[in-house]
Amino acid sequence: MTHEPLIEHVKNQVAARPEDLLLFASKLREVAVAKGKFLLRPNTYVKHEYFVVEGCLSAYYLDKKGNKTIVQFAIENWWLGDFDAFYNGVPSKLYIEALEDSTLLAINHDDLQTLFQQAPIFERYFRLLVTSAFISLRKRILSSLGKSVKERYMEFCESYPNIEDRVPNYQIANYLGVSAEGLSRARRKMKALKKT
Amino acid sequence: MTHEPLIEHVKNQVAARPEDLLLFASKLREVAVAKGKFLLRPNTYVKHEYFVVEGCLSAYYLDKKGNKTIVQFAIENWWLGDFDAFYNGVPSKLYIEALEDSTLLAINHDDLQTLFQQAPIFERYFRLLVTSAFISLRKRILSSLGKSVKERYMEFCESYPNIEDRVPNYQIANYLGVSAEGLSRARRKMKALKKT
DNA sequence: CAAAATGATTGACCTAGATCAATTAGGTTT
DNA sequence: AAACCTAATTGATCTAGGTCAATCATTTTG
Repeated sequence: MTHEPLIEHVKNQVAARPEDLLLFASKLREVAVAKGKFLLRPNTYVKHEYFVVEGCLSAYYLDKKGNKTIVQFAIENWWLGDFDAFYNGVPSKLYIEALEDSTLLAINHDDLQTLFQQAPIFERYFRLLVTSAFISLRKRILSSLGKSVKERYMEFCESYPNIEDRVPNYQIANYLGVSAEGLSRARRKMKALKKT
Repeated sequence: MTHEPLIEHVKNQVAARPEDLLLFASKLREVAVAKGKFLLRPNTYVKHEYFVVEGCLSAYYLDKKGNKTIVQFAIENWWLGDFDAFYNGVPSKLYIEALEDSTLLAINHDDLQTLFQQAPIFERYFRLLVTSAFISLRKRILSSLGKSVKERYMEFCESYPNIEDRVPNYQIANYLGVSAEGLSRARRKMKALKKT
């Protein structure tokens, strides 16, 4: 059953009773997105948050000038979605695109609210989830300010060893806020150092 | 009573019953920090999170080379603290320094866990809190990557109109990841434009 | 296998913003 | 008002990394 990895994930975070887990599972819906297809586009009202069972996706913004900025990659066992749109009921500004054929589990906004009433332990689960996402983002802010491309790339590889070789370099460059050429040069310098 | 603004803040976010609020209030402790003094220093175990009743503070990291990076300013009605250290029980790496004489309310880690048991509505309150903090951080990431100093400064002034004139420019520059000189030049260009 | 995409690397050049070093402008203190 | 501090501004360089254009490398497709 596709729900397994998510149920495991919940169990690792909080002490949920079997009936809570069953209730949760009953509200999940499976979604498949083929490589290159979109899970989410701007100017839609976002009714779901998603958990990645299998695959790899990226979330990004496009500004008026067409500049793309990737804000997140997601692979197995990551949640993704447009939190802002989902929780604040504003239209989405985000693109979410599958970089590989992907399988996700979706939970509907209203179902989630009901779940919070019926099984408050999930209030805790999502609080913990967002807290650790917040902590990671703070680390990312720290490295995006002031650090060199080389340092940022090294930190990225440490933090996301699994993503590094599933996503093309120019996408990682975008995520780091560097040009593809810039990242390429940084990597060359790193290799040169290692050989010494 | 100093608790008022925080109780108001809670009421604005969640439907807490009067007894929940009393319980919460009973766990708060008032803390005063004079201008220039520290609320938190690195290598301490963090037992509290703080709500600003009055004043202004900054939170920053110092790396090995002594480079300072301000990750947050906080004024009235903001929470601050070292989430990472508080929730994960690791030693703090953060400095929190008062930029003005400040009054805060502190909640102890264990008391908070008890509160979550006794009044799960606070699980929700803190979930909502962290979620909106996460959303703001994501916006900040977006502007720290790729945007020019001028744009970043304008966004900062829009987002934090109240902080802009309580904090010296060189601190804002640091927060934005620019040198004080760089910010000064950006501001000059902005003024030049306005006059046209 | 040839042809066509797609991604990565390199070179030549160019700008935004850093750094260093004065200078100026407001506030405080005496 | 003189003397002091702290913050902000300005000028003169310097450099990391951007941009543009071309060349390789490696997959994918017919």
